[in-house]
Formats: sequence, C-alpha cells, structure tokens
Amino acid sequence: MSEDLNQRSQNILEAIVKDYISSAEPVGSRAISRKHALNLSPATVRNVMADLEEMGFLCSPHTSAGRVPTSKGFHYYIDSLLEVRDLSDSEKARLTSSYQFKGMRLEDALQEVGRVLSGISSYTGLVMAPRFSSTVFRQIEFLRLSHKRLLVIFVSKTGLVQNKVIESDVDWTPHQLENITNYLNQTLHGLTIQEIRNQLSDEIQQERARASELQQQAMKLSQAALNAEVEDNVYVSGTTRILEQPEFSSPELIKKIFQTLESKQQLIELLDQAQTADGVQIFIGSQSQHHAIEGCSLISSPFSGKKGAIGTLGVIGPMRMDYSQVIPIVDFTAQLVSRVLERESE
Amino acid sequence: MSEDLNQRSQNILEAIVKDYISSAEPVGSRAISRKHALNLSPATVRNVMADLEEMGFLCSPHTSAGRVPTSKGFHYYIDSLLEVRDLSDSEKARLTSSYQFKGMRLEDALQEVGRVLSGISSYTGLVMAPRFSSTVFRQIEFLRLSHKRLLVIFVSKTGLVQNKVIESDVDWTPHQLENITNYLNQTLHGLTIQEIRNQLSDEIQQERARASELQQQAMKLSQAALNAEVEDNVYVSGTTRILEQPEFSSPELIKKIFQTLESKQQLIELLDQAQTADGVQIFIGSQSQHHAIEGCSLISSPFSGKKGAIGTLGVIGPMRMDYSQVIPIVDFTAQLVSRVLERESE
DNA sequence: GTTAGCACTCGATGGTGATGAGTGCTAACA
DNA sequence: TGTTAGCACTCATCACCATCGAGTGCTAAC
Repeated sequence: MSEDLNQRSQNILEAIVKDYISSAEPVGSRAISRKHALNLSPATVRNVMADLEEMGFLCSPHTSAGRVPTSKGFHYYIDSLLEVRDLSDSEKARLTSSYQFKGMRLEDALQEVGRVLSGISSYTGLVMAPRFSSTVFRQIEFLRLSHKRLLVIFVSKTGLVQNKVIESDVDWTPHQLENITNYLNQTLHGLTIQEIRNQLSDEIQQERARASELQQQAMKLSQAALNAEVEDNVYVSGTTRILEQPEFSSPELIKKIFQTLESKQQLIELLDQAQTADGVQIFIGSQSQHHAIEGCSLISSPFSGKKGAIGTLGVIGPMRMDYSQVIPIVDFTAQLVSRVLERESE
Repeated sequence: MSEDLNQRSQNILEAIVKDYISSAEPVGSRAISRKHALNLSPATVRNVMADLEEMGFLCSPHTSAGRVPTSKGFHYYIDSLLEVRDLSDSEKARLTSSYQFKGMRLEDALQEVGRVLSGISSYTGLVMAPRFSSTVFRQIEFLRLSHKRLLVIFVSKTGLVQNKVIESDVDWTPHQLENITNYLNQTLHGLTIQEIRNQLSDEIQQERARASELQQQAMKLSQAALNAEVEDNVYVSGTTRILEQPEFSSPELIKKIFQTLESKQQLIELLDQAQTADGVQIFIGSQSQHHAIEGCSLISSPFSGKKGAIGTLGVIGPMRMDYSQVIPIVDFTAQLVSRVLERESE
C-alpha cells in the first residue's frame, strides 16, 4: 500500500472497517463519532471520510447512505491496522483436538480439515492436496486391464493413492510388468514425481543407442505412467455456510459464487497463486484478477511435508470477514497439518 | 394412483400440467379453454378445475391466481397421461457420441456421464458409482505404512480403485504380506465383495481350530481389509444449472437444496431407493419421505455390469421438469453405461 | 350438462407523502 | 488552521392508496 494516512484517518478507517465487519451495513459519521472514543464530532469524521473516499478506501452506495470499505480499504486495514493476535494455548489445544487423523487416509484427513475449517470459521473451507508432481514416490503397481490398456497405481510417501489408465504400444507379459515394477520401485524411491520426470526424459535421450528395444519400451511406459497429469484434488466444505451472510442474498451472486466453487479448475488456479509465498496469504475481492470471487476474500496458507510436498488450505468468505479470528486459525491449521504430514511420511 | 378421472378431467389436467411445465406460472381457466382445442368454455374448465382441486391434483397459490399442479397432480400426469416417446436414432447416436470412454478410468467416466446428463437436461446430474459391496474383486495389494498400519488397495473388475488404511495387531513382514496377497488374489478372483465377506466369516468360524495362529491372523487381516465400508462415490454435476429455474429464486430454498446436494449421505440414501427397482424411477417432490428435495423431482435409473455391480444415475430438477424429454434420456444413458460396463469388465 | 354474466378477491403496479439516516457545504469558533 | 455547529439537500424505505386485471365462484339461463 503506497499511500500514507495520518493517525486520525487511520483510526477512522479502522473504526469504519470494524463496524462494517460486524454490521454488514454502511456506517455513518455519527456512529463513528459516538461509539469509538475518538472525541471527534460527526462533522470532522465526515471530512475525513470524504478524503478517504477520494483516495479510494471507501465508497458510498448512494448519497445518503453511510460508507462501505472498498477492497483497497480492507487491504490497508489488514496490512497496516490489523494486529493479528496469536491463538491462546487453550484455543490451540481445542483446534488440535478437533482432528483425529490417526488411521485415516490422507484424502479423508484433508477433507476433514476442510470441514473443521469451515465449521469454526463459519465460512467455506478449502483444501488442496499436495500437487501430484511434488509428491514423493513410494510405490508403483501396474495392472493389465486388457491388451495394451494398463491401470497404473501410485502411492506417495504420505499415503496418497492415485491411479490412472494408460495405453501402451506393447502388450506386456505379467512377468515383464513385474520386472519393470521392481525396477521402478527400487530406482525411484524417495524422489518427487517432478524429479523422476526430469530424470526419465534425460535417460531416454542418453540411452537411446545403448538400450535394448524392450528397455526403451519400458522407459517409455514409465514415462507415460508418470507424465500425464493426474487431477489434483480440491476439497470444498461448507459451501452453504457462505449463504448465511447477508451480502449473499441475491440469486445472481449466489449463482456466480457456486459456479466458482463447483469449478475445481478455477479453485486450483486460485490456490496455486497462494502457494507461491510462505505463510498466510490474503486475496481480497476481485483484486487478484480473479473476478471469480468478486465480493469474497480468500485466506489461505500452504502446508508441506518433509520434502516439499506442498498443498494449500484456506477459507473463503465475504470480504467483510472476521480477519483477526480467521487468519490465526488458518495459520495454525496449516502448521498442524504440516506437522502431521511430516510425522506420517517417515 | 387410485382415483379415476373421466376423459375430460384428464384432458384438462394434462393441459394444465403442460402449460405449467412450460411457463412455471399458475394457469387459469381462460388459457386452457383457448389454447387447447377442447372446445370448452372457461366456465366449464373452472368447474372441472374446482373438482380437481378438491381431489388434491391442483392447488391455487391464492384466490385470484390460476392453478398449479400438486405433486399428486404430477404423479397422475406421469403415470397415466404422459406417453414417453423413445429417442430417435439420431438422438441416440448423438447421445452415444457424447461419450468418449475409452482410456478413461471408471471414476472419470462416471463423472463425465454426470456432466453430460446435466448438460443435455439443463438440470443437475447425479451418478452413484457401484456400491463397494457389490463390485467384483480383481486384485488386492497391501502396503506397509508403518508398523501395524497398512494401506490396502483394491481394484474391482471394472477398474475401480479403492483404498483405505487399516490397523493390524500383527507386524507383518513383507514376505508374509506377499503370501497373503497371493493367496487372496487367487482365491477371491471373480467374487463380489459381499460374497467374499460372507465366505470369510464362515471360514474363520469353521477353521478356528484347524488353522495355525498365523493363518488365523491372516484371515482376520483380510476380513478387516474387506469389511470396513469404503465411502461410496457420488458425482454431482451442474449444481448451478438448477438455479436457472424461476422457482428457485429465494435464497432459503437455494440453501436447502444445496445443503442436500452437498451432503453425499442424503444423496446416497435417495439414490439407494431408486436402485431397488428396474428401469426409470421417478420421485416427485417430497413424496418420498425425503423432505430433502422438496419442490424437486428426481428421475433416476440403475445401471449394472455383468455381475450385479449396480450403480445409479439420474437428474434432479424442479418438479416442473420436462419429463417427456428427460425420462428417455436417463433411460437410454443407463443402458449405455451398462453396456460399456459389461464390455470393460471382461 | 354447459355456458354467459357478474360480483368478488387479491396480487401486482405505481404514485404520493412522511420519515430518517446521512451527506456536503458554509460560516463561526478556538 | 483545524474543528465544529447548523442547515439544506438527497435518497432509500415504508406505509398508504387507488387502479388494474387476471382469475375465481356462483347463479341463472340455455
């Protein structure tokens, strides 16, 4: 945020944002001058408000309504005015005990994280499982579905199971497949899918001359098995919770939001952006090119296991979200999930 | 439907339902008497309408609006008045060519079916994958996650991959696991999970005395692996399409419907009911105890592979659905999917 | 049994005026 | 020069009211 605001303007902006967060309604100068101990008359507040509107932090739905913070206003509030308190130990304990991961598949555990996030924040919970390309290889199995059609099953170090169907030029015998399987399971252990891909294409180029026909085919097979993108998993929970918010009362708006939430692709793009940085990221309104979540904010944080198996989790809610509460929850949850992932992947 | 209606009443009921389906608005006596070549004056139509209302086939939102069919009215219409035409060959061809299943995993294929169903019907598509207990065993793999925690992976004959984590009392060696795996893969081939469960519990009881400690443990392990219920998969597509319908304009109603669509459990119960009978089933409004889809209708049909691996697919839309179009589509799609399933599972 | 006629109901539409929250502007004040 | 009181103005909201018209129920005549 480039602009500087003097202390009084900051106080008033903060007061407006806070009032708006709790009321969901435009706030007027009187309310500010009375409730918040600023000792300023409504008229003074009005002057400041006019300035803030000029600068783009506020806007008014119409002449005689109060002011509503713009996404720029929220942004300034979060960057400069909001002090995010840490969770108390008891809150941390409560959050920790919400999760009973033991004996769960990773998929189910992540889904559960989404549910809990949605439950405690009262907004919509989002969890994106670690991208396939960044997961660490543990085991591969081939299964002959018919001649030339193979089902490939991978298991990642964290216990994520992915499968897909590939077509092969060669009609492999069970014995050949077993050999290939053993070879791959030995060689690839502990590498990420991305590393494996790079390595494979290198090897194929280098060994083209030396390798036998069969070996070359085997390499091609494993390349095919690992190359094609497997759909990344996004878990969305509590979509209807977002409807409780008064600002989402118009059917058109509801439709837009649900279309976004239904399209995994859009969510993946959104969460991918959040994944690049460390720690909690906040996307406000349409600020992020993503007109998709106009009027909404996304608070998200990446989580990771030992070897860069990165996923993202977060909460989508109205722009008017209770940031001071949701931010530490998302933050701590990401740490919690990271810790569990590290423990499990040993 | 027990009641009998004379020809004229039937004609008028049919006219009202048809008008209401296309307009989504209460229909009055005048419109009926004019548009449909019944040669009856509005007054006569009114008399009949009053009778129909008395009998529960119609209701009026208020005194001076027209009449709207009740769920009983729709029911009568579908049972006695609607003649469902078969799809023309070109329509069948078009539908068939919408699907490109080859090289797809079963999960993806079913998801795709939902998408297409939703697309051509303009309502919400629903597909429930074959229940785990009725799928035919093809292969099982065990993977040691940590001491005593095992990841079990099943593959069904149709290529459906399921996995889950189980805890075992014994810390198996890789060699032991391999033996168990081989044994199970040989013995269980071609049986449904349900058959396997029955067989296993029989064997455990019978062989308790004779078998060695290790054998008993192995049996227990496989029982644990196959007993616990794996979540059944429901694919929902085009949820937002239902919002296009004029009757779903109130936020409360939208919320209710989306809550139902979000809760897989409720959908499974609903689709399970539809699965018991052969062919297309129709649930109208809240008629089916399921207040969950009040105001909606569900048109569904089971599909199956060679050996009773039964799933269900269908369409959820407003009560005022275009039944004459959707019913044959659902019917034919179910046949199509069954055919593909049978071909694939050989 | 059918229909024309008619009084009646009731939602939808649109105009009017009062209300009140909130603003911008100006002039006075410290 | 910054702050404030005062005041005219704007505009959404609401209640009220008259009008309109689609549609009904009832009755009497055909």
